[in-house]
Amino acid sequence: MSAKADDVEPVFSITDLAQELDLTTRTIRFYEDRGLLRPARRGQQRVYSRADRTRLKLVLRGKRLGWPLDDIREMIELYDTPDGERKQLTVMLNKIAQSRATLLQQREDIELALSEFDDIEARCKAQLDSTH
Amino acid sequence: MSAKADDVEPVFSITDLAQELDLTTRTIRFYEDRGLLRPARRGQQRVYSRADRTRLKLVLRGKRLGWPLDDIREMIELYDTPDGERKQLTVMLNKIAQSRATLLQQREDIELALSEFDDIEARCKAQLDSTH
DNA sequence: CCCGCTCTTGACGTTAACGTCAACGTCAAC
DNA sequence: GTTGACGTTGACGTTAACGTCAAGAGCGGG
Repeated sequence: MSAKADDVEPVFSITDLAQELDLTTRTIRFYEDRGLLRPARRGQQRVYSRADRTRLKLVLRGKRLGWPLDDIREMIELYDTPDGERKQLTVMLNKIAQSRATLLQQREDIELALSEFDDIEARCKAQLDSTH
Repeated sequence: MSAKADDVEPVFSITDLAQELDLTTRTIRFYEDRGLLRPARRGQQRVYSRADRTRLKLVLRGKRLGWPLDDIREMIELYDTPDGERKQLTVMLNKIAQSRATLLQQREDIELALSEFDDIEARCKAQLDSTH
């Protein structure tokens, strides 16, 4: 009779996530310690929802971009602030602008590096050809 | 009579660069220690050429992208390997491919984050409007 | 000559982001 | 009941990327 008979939300253990995302459990607990995750508990064991898993993926993306954990936390918090905290909205818009500026700078850096690599590679290949 | 009477290459002191690029001299020396720079010496003092300055800027770009110093060094070395080290050329092409892959991943991460921020911001502004 | 300034090296401290290790809880299986 | 497998907390170790501090070299001015 349960209205949600079949669509039970999948849950993950800490080792599930560690294996899937190629992390150690120690690292995942550390992220929790730093406020990046707040999994539920069954007894004293951690239980991760699909949303928790998404958050963790966001953390990894932040890491790939070289962001410090504190910044990543701020960035992630943008995704799930309870709609309606009227006064917080402009604060949030500011943070978004901040993050966006950083991202734009990074993208610019990347574009530059990529085009430079194209040049270098071209010269490299020319050298290879010329020396036959 | 000097053929290069007027086009003397400008040189910089370590504090010049520190001020211009907003670093401490300690940091610049540290980068040298890690093999990222090799300035000339006048006596025992460091003298930076325009090329050294460019290298240092490349280091900063690497830092903005969150790369570790060792990776940055490898990346920079791509810019000034003595043309012709025949056997090294393919090694170099490999490293370029490596770096490029990382950059492309980072760019993808950035594009995703940016578009997500657009969404969040839109919802934010909608909220602001609705609450009048 | 001495002063003050800039620069140098070297030793040690610090912070972030984990890894490692020890000691213990829990629960299903035998 | 005990034996693993899995999970927990807490203490301590480690590495990268610097900062801080001490002691001294070199040099132009008065």
